[in-house]
Amino acid sequence: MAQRAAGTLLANFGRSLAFEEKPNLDEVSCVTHLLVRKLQNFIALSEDEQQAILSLPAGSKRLRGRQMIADDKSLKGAICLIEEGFACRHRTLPDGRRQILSFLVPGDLSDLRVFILGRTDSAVSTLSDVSVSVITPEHLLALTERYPRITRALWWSTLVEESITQEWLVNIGQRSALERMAHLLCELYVRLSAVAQVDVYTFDLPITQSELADTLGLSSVHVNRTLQELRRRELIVFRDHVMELKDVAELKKIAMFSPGYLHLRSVPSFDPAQKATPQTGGR
Amino acid sequence: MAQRAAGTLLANFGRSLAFEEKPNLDEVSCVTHLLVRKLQNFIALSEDEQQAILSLPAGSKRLRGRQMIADDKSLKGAICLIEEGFACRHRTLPDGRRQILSFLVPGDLSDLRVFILGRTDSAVSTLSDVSVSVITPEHLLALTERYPRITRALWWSTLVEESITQEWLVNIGQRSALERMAHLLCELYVRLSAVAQVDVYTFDLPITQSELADTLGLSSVHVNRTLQELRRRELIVFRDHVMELKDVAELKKIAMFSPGYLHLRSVPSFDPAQKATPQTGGR
DNA sequence: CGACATTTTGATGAAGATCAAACTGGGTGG
DNA sequence: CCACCCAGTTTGATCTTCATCAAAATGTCG
Repeated sequence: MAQRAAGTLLANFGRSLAFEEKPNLDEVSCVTHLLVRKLQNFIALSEDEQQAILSLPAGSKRLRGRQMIADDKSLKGAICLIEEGFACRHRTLPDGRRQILSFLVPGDLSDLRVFILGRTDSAVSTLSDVSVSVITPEHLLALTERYPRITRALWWSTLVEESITQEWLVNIGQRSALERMAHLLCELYVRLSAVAQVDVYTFDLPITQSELADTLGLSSVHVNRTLQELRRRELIVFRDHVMELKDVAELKKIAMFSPGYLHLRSVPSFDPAQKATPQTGGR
Repeated sequence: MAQRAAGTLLANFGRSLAFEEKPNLDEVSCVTHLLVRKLQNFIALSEDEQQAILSLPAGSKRLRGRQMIADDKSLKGAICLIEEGFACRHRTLPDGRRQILSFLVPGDLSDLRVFILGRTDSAVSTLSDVSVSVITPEHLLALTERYPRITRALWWSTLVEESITQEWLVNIGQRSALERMAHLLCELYVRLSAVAQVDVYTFDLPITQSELADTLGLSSVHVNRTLQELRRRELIVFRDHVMELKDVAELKKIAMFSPGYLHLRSVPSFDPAQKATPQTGGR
């Protein structure tokens, strides 16, 4: 099968490439190297393909917190690559109940769906202040038409998103409030580690308890009590929108968390003794 | 944008094509015309492209109910197109709790995900007796490499699946038991109508109440009581695995159902007065 | 300081889970 | 044909988790 072969290829030379180009691109205009890094989780991109992504014309833009991304006219139909901060996808019922469907963290794309589906079926909003790289659909279209392997890699990334959505369905459908919260924290720990946003089990979590409630299908009051229970058990410290996991192994156990569904090539440590993440860079 | 242009094209000639080829293919070996019909929801496929799909070598196969599809060695790595019957995708927690993530009904593909992701992150099982067309990954790969527009259409179909998963997340996260059940029934009504599996608001629903429970994140006892409540209100008749919707408009209202997330080109009637579905064919 | 959002606490109620047992009906084998 | 079994459905009783309502506490920002 095709993707098996690709996996073998990657083991040989993909990883080193990804590391080489990072330093000299970290400071340039756009952050599409985040996208390259992410897609390399799936398939080893050739120099050529990497260069094509890296040289996408992508203007940077800053957005304030609590703002619908689609509302911004300069972003009409554009695809945003999150550079910094948190955003989310969500749907709202006519009577106002709201469900957050996914979090978008640095490196995530905020809306291949419009690109392919032709219309949107869920809103995207910022949670914190966010900076994004803006990619026009035209450029993306050109890219996918020229490079089928990139198309496949982007397709892959949407399927990973679906896998995460499915795990959220398991989470809300089957787990108790405490388990749900623990599971979400484990997921964020792993995903943010993969993009170097975690420092010693600590990461920014710039969202309110009532947004957590809309994420987990709970009331905000119950979210509050669940967080207190986690604090009481000395599993987390959460203050000023900074989350520290004090016992990530226990959280994992409570949540019955297993990171396969995230489809990441490497997963950070869940060993509570070892007080450093294997990823490079801090927050 | 690309998909807008495609939409316009389709309005002109896509529909008629889809109807013409059905009769003469209904009885031949494979049912890939179901796949053509489905993909035409997104993009008008050329004669050439349609023919390429229709002539996929796809052996038919029958499976009994309650059986993991992946377990069948003859299906190792294969992609199954459901021809008849119900299947589902599901995940199970270590302690046995199970969540059904999606239903696969005639016309659905049972696992583009393995094809792209390279491994599976959820199991696929039959619910009823099922017959499938078996497509090998090699043939599918060849098809996508040759026809980029088909690749795009398949990508589209996986995004529609994700849209449905997201709506289920809203369903379980925000709606009450009665609303959840009503919503699921509305969804099945629309999806099954699109593949001519509904006759006057009546369709087969070959699953047990405890499977409904695993779908909706409820206990089976509560599913039973919820169904009784729907019967008491004279909204449904459900016996011997046949579901009849007696007042589809009221169900829609209770569920706050709006079918946009299904991304179907045409949606059956929700008018309770009109006692015939606009779709051709019966069950 | 006062307005406002967010977090926290307490009290009460309801939705739904759990447990247990009875009922139904189809299938099997004697 | 009947007895039995088994899976699924139904019913009742009880218990838990979580929602809801309301108000106080905390913190932030202009």
